[in-house]
Amino acid sequence: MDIQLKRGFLDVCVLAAIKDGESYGYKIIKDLKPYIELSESTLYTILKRLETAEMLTVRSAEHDGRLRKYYRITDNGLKRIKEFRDEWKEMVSVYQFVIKEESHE
Amino acid sequence: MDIQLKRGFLDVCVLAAIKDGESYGYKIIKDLKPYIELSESTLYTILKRLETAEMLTVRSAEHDGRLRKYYRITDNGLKRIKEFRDEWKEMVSVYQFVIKEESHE
DNA sequence: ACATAATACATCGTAACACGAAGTATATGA
DNA sequence: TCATATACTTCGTGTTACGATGTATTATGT
Repeated sequence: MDIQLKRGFLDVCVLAAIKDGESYGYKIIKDLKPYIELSESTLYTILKRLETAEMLTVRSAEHDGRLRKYYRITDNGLKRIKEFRDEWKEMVSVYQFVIKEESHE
Repeated sequence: MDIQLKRGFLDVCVLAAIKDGESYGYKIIKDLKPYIELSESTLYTILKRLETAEMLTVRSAEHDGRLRKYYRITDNGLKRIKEFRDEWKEMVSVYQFVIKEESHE
């Protein structure tokens, strides 16, 4: 997906990836891969941003001798996902404007 | 619409605004207003970018003593709109992932 | 007559953000 | 032993939307 297009979706995708239970960085990237690809540097930037915005919480834990940071969604995060549903309506309206009278060969 | 979300739509909206015939800056802003809002500084940046990418051509003309620059879409521009239709499919897939199992109260 | 708004385009600086590159460190499998 | 996978971190960079500001003319209202 085009980088500019991604910008509006990445945050909410990361939230969606943890909304059914805790997850951690590496796993989030793999879970999102079929839908949207993002690099580690991108993800950790986003996670930090979402933490600052209090849309998720973090806890550190050791797993097989390696550090893992587990992320859990908050009420703010869930609210963000709900807002996205409204934003989607705007996107649909824009999409219809753009493809209006376009040939569908 | 959220600024991050806009980023993926603005270019293609501007192209859509001129795809049925020539238009000029001030008019494009007004025509797009019901769908997506953008400032003059944003628009002129976009127009310059699309011109560089050869997705539109420009001609200057005087109208009521004022300068006007008329923009016309090119084949590249039309191709861009077609590509957007494919990108939309990806967006739909991402959207469905995000709202999956979401309550629809 | 004068002020304000609308039309029309241009430039500059800034802040947000995705990303590649590079780094640190452990575990596993060939 | 050497590569690969796991796992998180930091830095620098390029793209980009936007507010602020500027220039200039025409139209409108009082």
